[in-house]
Amino acid sequence: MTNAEVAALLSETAVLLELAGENPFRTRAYERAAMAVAGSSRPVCELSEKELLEIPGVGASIAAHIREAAGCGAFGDLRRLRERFPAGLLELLRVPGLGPKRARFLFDAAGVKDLESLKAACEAGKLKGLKGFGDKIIANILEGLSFAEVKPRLLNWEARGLARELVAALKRMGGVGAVEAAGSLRRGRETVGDIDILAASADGAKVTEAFVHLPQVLKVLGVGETKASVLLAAAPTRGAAGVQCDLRVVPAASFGAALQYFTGSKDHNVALRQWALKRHLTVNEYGVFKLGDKEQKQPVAGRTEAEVYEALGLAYIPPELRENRGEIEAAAAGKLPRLVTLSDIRGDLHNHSNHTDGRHSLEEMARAAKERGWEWVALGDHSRSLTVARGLDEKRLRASFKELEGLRAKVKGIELFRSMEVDILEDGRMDYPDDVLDEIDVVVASVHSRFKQPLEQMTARLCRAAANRRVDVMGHLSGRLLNKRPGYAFDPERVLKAAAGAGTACEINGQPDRQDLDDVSARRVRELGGALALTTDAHSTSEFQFMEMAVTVARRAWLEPKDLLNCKSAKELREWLAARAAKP
DNA sequence: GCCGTTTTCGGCCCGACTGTTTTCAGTCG
Repeated sequence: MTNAEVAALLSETAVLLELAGENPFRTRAYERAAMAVAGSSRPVCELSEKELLEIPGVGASIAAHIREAAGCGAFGDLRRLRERFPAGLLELLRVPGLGPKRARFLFDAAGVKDLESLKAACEAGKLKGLKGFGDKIIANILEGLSFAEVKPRLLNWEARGLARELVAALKRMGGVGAVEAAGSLRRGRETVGDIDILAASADGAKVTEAFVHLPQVLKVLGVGETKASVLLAAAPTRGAAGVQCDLRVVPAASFGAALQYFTGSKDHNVALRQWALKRHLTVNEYGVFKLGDKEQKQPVAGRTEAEVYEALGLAYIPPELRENRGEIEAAAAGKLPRLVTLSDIRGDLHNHSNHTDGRHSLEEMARAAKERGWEWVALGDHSRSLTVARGLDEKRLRASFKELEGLRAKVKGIELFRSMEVDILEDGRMDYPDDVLDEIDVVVASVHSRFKQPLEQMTARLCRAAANRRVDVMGHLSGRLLNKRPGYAFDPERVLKAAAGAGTACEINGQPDRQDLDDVSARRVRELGGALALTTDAHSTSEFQFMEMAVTVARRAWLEPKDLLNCKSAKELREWLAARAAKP
């Protein structure tokens, strides 16, 4: 089992304990342990009991649970909890405004056992008159239902992890050549419905047969000579259990054409085939053929994707751009962007240390950033209003400045900046006075309160922050959490314009469930001539890897190194910050 | 359930907001 899967079991336990009305601190202990496991850089299933106990937040019982789960995929305490409640009850918690207490109450008092019965109970007016359920709460639940009913899709990051394992397993098999994940995962879509994998082999039957016997497979839906469909056992996202995975096996000679075909998107492929027809060519999953070649035994191209695009007179189009948003025309005109890659990244601007809600010290974060090969890093924390995260008041903030000053002498070979994620208060003012903001190298401004403000108010609030010259980066602008809650109501166009006008950068937050800005808004920032910043929002050293997720979103947004603060040298970044500070 | 110790128990980030109440419970971050 992967750490993500073990973490999922622990958080499921936490949720069930809440439903059971258990001691909230016990619940929290499981949540904390889940976070610790998810953030651990070592595979917990392979650790001894002694090593497990070294993980902060893991004690004797949870260590035993992990050992048990490593063997059989679950542990006794969890199984017993699962038996106490219908599986659908967990879905209820995805309704914004419905927590464990109300869910449990509805289960006991109204027989609500899943989303469907909740909806029925709402519509039949059964909730009316129940203690604590007034008109407004019922209206909120009905509104939240439509959000919760959408079947959660696998986050790109989770799908990536699952696909990586399967691709590696396939590559280890004999007689298998190239193997690649295709589909929306390869295009970098923020969530994916299923996982498509393509393998090159002369013996399809042997490969599909071996594939359906991999340990990751929960259920076989079908298996033939060229294709196998299975449900996977892993379910990192609650509710997304049994994600489907399709394997297709093709001869090496048509691997490129098949990869192109199965990567999509559908719209891109339709446009590509139309483009081909105008040039008396036809494209399918077996190759590119001349229109007159009815037999289709002599492909013009097909072994590699690059060959396929070349045969059509196009520059190679990276998968992230294949959404029929102008990429074919750009490829024809030689005007595709030089998309940013992970190796262009020189540093991160938004993350958290154990001064607030991060797991590691400023020094550990600095060293981890250095190990990543970054030239600089802006180390951050939360501002004072975010009391849940023990946000820094001015005194603690100044102490952290001092600590960072010491680290500059201690950690050589990487330039350190101090960043802070500063709350945008409800009227658009910042959570620190101006003179304090002036002392912070990089100010990332974010909304963490009053999500339900009306659109006008929220837009004005965000515009005011974006126009503030002391704000350097607008953090996770939409506030959405994928599979958990929609963003708040605001007019993105006005806010993005305000930011671009003031030279304030907009963040692409790489947390797998944020990816905020999304690709469409990020591309809009570029069109408006604004700057962008990729960030990890890391809450532990290992989460610096979320830069990879941010890069994927950036690529989908057509971004080039010159659009990104992350691709500046330390000197250039310092100059950029100084120019902002010097503004009147 | 974890952790630290003032070391085998007692504390565990908690304030804001909402909608329900009439003094508070639940949810959220």
